[in-house]
Amino acid sequence: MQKVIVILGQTATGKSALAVKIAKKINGEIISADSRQVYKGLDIGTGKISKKEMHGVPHHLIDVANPKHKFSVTEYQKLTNSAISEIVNKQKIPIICGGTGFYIDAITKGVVFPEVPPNNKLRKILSTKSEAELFKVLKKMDSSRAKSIDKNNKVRLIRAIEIAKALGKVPKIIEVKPKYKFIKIGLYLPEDLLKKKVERRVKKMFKMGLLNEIKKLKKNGVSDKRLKEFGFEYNEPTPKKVILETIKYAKRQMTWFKRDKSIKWLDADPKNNLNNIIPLIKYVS
RNA sequence: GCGUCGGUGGUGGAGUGGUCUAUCACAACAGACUGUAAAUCUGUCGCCUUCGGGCUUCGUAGGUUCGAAUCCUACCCGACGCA
Repeated sequence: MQKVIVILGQTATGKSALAVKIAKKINGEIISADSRQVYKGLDIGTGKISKKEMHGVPHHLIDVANPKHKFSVTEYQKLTNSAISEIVNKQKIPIICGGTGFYIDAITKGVVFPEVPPNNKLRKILSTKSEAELFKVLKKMDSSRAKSIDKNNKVRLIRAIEIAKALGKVPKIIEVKPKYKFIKIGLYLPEDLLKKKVERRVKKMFKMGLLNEIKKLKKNGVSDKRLKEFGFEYNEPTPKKVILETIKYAKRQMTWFKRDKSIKWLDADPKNNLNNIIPLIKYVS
């Protein structure tokens, strides 16, 4: 089976640089798995890799969306799946690299999401209702989904109603057998080191002109509401605030990754990880 | 030195006689995840526990009271005012 390498891990563990090194060694191309790097103009705050750092290795799923509009997992899924086949057709190896667990799972677990596009009008109406009211509505439309849903989670309640309205009910989760063999490698850094790296990275962001980047986004019509959605880096940031929030985020990332027992965790120290990974990739074949 | 106000759990900050281990928020820890995922949501959060409960907390020490974080006295600490 065709192999696809997946490099994942918490933020600031050096995934991008490692992915480039691997790509050069095994003739690969990189697909980003980052829910914010898909947007044009969010460069500094998302820690997007620069042209120079790519060292000529093609990168996919970066700058594919307009920050004014929402991007979704399904779009990510479609674009990534076609990127994978495109790379494979070139006799090259796809390397998925990123920290958005939900996006990675959408690819590697073959989850099929219901074909119901977001209905902003409906969402707006529903968002004025309380969780309890929404739950009642959902229960009437689809009692089985009502049983499994978190009845305090407004976002999910709204989405479930949106799907139920379009399809009659929320379909069961379907997981299609993946077409590829995914080799998942997690980069791990002990907490104290991670904190130091985050600090360094955030300070660098500010030096590189994070504040200017935000100004530019605003000038280009990206709303304040949207900026908030992009996270703390884009919402009136101060270095202290961004550092704290980033560490919190990194912990949440780990909560997600911990569930996946197929991840092979490696020391994130760049000195020794490449030598460990190449044989690992070969061995799994 | 005198006077005023204040000292509450990791932090901020409620509570001014019983229902107080003490609202709430934040942090911390654990977890969920059906097209927003750096999103959204849940649980725990003094100590011990055979999970029934037991024990100790609200600056410190006494006192009043059946009962005190809450009232009184002294002391310690902080802010401000007057000397």
